[in-house]
Amino acid sequence: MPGKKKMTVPNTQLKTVVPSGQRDLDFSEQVYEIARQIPKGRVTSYGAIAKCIGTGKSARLVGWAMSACNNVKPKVPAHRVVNSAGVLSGKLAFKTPTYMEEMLAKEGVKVKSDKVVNFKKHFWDPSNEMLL
DNA sequence: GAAATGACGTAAG
DNA sequence: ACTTACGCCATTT
Repeated sequence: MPGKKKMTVPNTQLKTVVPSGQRDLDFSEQVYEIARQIPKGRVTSYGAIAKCIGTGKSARLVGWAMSACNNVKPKVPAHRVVNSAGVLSGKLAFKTPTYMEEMLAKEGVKVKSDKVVNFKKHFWDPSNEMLL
């Protein structure tokens, strides 16, 4: 069968990502799906999402997908995703370097030195608390 | 196609 | 808690 070309998602040249399943968003699609389930005032890690999907070791790819979630609709609460250490590793990717931190604080998550305070308390495990 | 890069994770010192 | 090192994997150069 012709044309089974695997179009990758983070096409920064495109203004509108996710038209209607035009490319196989198999990976990113699931990442965004889970990210949207993160309750307000809670956070999760890239690795947890990767594990929930099944890729497991591809935590980096989750971060890669998040870098492209900017153009995705519905909006993805990417500010609720941090690394396993509770550090806001992606804060520089937002509109302003303080956006992520302010947004979290707004939801009741305190941040100190780019790290989530009481990270374990706010941690939300998708594979554990989410029922599909 | 090899080497470098990155919103990561775990192990070890 | 912090730093260094290594493994993972798609993208970019």
